[in-house]
Amino acid sequence: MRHKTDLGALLAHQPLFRSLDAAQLAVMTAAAQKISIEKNDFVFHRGDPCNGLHVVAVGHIKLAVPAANGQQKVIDFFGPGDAFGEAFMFLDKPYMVEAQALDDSLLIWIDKQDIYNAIDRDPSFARRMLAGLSLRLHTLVKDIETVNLQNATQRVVAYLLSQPREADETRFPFNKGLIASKLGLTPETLSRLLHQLAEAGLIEVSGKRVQIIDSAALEARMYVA
Amino acid sequence: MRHKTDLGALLAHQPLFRSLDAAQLAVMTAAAQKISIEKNDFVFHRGDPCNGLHVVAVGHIKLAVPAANGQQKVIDFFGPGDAFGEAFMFLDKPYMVEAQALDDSLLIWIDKQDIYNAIDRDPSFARRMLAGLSLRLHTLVKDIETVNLQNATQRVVAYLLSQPREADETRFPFNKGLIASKLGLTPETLSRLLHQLAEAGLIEVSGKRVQIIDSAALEARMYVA
DNA sequence: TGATTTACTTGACCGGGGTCAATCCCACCC
DNA sequence: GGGTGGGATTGACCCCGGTCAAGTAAATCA
Repeated sequence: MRHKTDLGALLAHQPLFRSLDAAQLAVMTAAAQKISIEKNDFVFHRGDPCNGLHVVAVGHIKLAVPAANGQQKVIDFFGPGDAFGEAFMFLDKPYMVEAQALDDSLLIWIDKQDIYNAIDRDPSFARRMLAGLSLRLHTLVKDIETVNLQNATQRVVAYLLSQPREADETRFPFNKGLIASKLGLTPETLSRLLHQLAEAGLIEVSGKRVQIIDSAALEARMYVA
Repeated sequence: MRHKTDLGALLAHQPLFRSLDAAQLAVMTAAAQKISIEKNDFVFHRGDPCNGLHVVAVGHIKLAVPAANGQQKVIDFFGPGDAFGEAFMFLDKPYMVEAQALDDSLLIWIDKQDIYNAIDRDPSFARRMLAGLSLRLHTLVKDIETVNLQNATQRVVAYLLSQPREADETRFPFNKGLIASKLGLTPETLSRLLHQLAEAGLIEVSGKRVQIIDSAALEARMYVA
């Protein structure tokens, strides 16, 4: 389904496209497509060819590497304003990850050629893409560091402290199984560690809600072997 | 030390700069610096500010995340023609990794501003940078997949089979400890697994030299739990 | 609302790979 | 040639976190 009318407005609100002038935005709008996708549906699968990139307008998308027995390793989550799949586009390689909607979502899809045109016309658009890829790279390096150099407790604590919180309260944005996979853990282990932190009086968990009781002691747990 | 004369020739041979025209190349050459660095010396440390990028002309560089007790996690190795550190440059963040020479090496350093100028003038240069970052990202995702979804044996076998070989012979390009770290293993475990593969008659190891005896059986090991 | 699936938790068990320490091997050097 | 020091190997041991299975809570749907 395509609604050219509000597509332009949608695009203009995405960080990636904020630098484009009116003419460029019009071109991009003409080329872009709205994709609405239902919760749990796939945007693409591993092995699919990649002819463009996606931007999340509404909802949340999970990027993951599928494994043998229905397993998976979550690479990252994407929300409104985030672009994903660019790296595969620039490499002209098929996707090696799969993208699945975690909520009913609205995506914007843009053809590779249109991206290249925007790069050619607007260097600041190129810079924005470079910054976006660099940020993604930075995140992955941090993830690799985390998985290799920190034990399970440290990873869980680091995750809790990295989440946005108000009045010392945080929420798991998605199912705990997904968070566990992102942290390189099994759901069982995550559950046990949360329980253990709760018993130590550092947090209180109920459902997706987490109360941070003693953030100083929590941080201390990140630095003990 | 700076030798403007051959710097231009050096630059012109790097994949990154092949698209530049003579004028741009001249500008870049004027701005670039040769850095010679001895084996085991550091190009930069974690936390250093990043004002440009490095290209390897001669030698080999190791990127790694330093850890507490002198430990480290090797992120990747870079050889002639490879650029490294770009991501931190585009993010305006200090390095979160350290770079160390594995051989006596010759690097080319280019200031951030000059890179931005080249991007502004030459969209195909921008594309090249984007492709470079995308490739790096792709590599990291594969590494994350490997560490999370494959056991130690599978990782070692995958590494052996991924290395260039002639007449079924491969070599470890660096100390085994570094390879082990890259694979997310301890040197002890790598040693044991190599021994084990050798006992099974799949390979023969002597020093850095590895003879692949039965590549079919090796590949089979990648797919068993 | 109750029924059925899906998510989460808890327990018992186990094994892959890490740790620590001793030894070996070889490259390098006088 | 023998010494020396760092990398590599090997052995003994153990623990973290995974696996399997059962039970419980929570979400979804008719």
